[in-house]
Amino acid sequence: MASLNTDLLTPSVAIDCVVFGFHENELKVLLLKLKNVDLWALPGGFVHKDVDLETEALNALEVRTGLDNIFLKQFHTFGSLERNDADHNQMLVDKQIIPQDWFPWFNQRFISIGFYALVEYSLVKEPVPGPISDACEWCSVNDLPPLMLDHEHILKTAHKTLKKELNNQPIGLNLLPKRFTIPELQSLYETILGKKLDRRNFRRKVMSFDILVCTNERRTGVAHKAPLLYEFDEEKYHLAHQAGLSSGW
Amino acid sequence: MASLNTDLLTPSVAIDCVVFGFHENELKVLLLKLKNVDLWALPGGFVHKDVDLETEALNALEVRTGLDNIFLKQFHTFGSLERNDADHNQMLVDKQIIPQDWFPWFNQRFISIGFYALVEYSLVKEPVPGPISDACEWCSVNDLPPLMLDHEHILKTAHKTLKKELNNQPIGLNLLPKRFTIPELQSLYETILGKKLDRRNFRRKVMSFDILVCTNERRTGVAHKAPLLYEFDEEKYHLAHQAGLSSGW
DNA sequence: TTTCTTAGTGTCTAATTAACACTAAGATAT
DNA sequence: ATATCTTAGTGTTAATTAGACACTAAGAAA
Repeated sequence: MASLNTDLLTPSVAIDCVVFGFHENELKVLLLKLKNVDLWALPGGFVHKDVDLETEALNALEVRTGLDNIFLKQFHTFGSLERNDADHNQMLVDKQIIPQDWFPWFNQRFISIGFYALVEYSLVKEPVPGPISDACEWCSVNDLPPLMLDHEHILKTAHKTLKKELNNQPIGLNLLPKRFTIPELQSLYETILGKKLDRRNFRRKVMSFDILVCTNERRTGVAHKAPLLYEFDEEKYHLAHQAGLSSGW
Repeated sequence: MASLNTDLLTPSVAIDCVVFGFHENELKVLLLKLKNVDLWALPGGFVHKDVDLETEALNALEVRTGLDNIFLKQFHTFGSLERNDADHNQMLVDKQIIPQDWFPWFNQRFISIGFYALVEYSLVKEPVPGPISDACEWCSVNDLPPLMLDHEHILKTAHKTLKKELNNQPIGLNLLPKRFTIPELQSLYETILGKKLDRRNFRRKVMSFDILVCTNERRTGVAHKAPLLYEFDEEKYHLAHQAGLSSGW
């Protein structure tokens, strides 16, 4: 069991990360299963006194995914009193998820800064569980296990934010492999939005953003007509990100 | 000097509020002038252990403005390490802005949750300064006095958020008096955006939102042709708020 | 009564979005 | 090898929305 040197931590402040990935036409999130119970949690943790919030979130995710340079964005801070639940914390002790002497720290009133992250699913070989969890898995956003405290609310809020962002800026650079086909990109958009889009209009619109470059190579070995592979023009992608899109889907 | 019972407060957590008002075609923010120095601060404060974040922000604003029911929205949490500035805190003691024994509390690492508020300027009769300030005034966003720490950054971020929100939902209900004219509403939009809009197109667009009702009365006593007074249809206004507008200005 | 200034209105054009059907190419089954 | 199945790829038209633009109406002040 890892030690918990609370002197080094910022009291009352936690972070929670909603890590999105895209696989087999499903939007996935990375969740940790708590030891000894069927209860899951978002990755996250506490904030060291000498570490920036974003850095702390990046560190937490690097431990779980092995990735650095993860795309990360703060989306909301959760500060309701109901987040603090002594019964829940007692359960953590009873089920030996945390040692008894962590209880006072856990039982503080916490506010949690929510980040969402976008990662390329295939790069996360084997997500690693933490000190209080015995599994770390990708779960479909549409089929979630029971989540502790308000983590489902945090997750849903992140998803809602992601949907909204889709209207303001291009998304996909961090969720798709380097090369991808237009139908794959469309599928990502449809998955995030939860609705179907017209193939022709979708293609026309994303091409009009002028952020894709065609490799002139095709995805082979898959069924049916081989689709062309595209890459993002990263410079233009980032410009479009900053400038915003004002595009409705 | 008010006392500071730190046992009742959540360590490390503060809130800052950017209170917007609209007056004489200028976007104003409510600022507090620190005692004995020419340095200004956003209203805000610490978070009691048994109070929700939003409630705490509302309470802080009620003290300054005398208003309850203020429109309030969280927009970002500021957690950079550079926010913690021992020299600044020492200055607060040296200039007798805070008593010596508050120093340890102030000198913690703080993260601050930023809220922006929209209030009707004329309802705030006489903004009241707090324990560490000797003045509370409306300042034009375009002509700011020196602000402490990162408060200018917080203020600018709030303003940027407000601009963006203008594209997603109607704004004005909380910033204008109950009755107002279309040119006044347009002036508000122009002020927030910092640019001129076409009168005819503006009118057409806001009318198309179907959130205004015409009172068939006119503003009298002012120079030139008397404009018609409108009110918001609050129900429709709130519906449009939730549904979003997807309207560019 | 003249002048000045702002309120209020409509039309045309350009740009964007939404709806829609066929051909091409590769994989598989017969 | 041929037929079949499935997905990739492409253009046009209609409807809607956004942008540009000029005149008349009404009140205040000179």
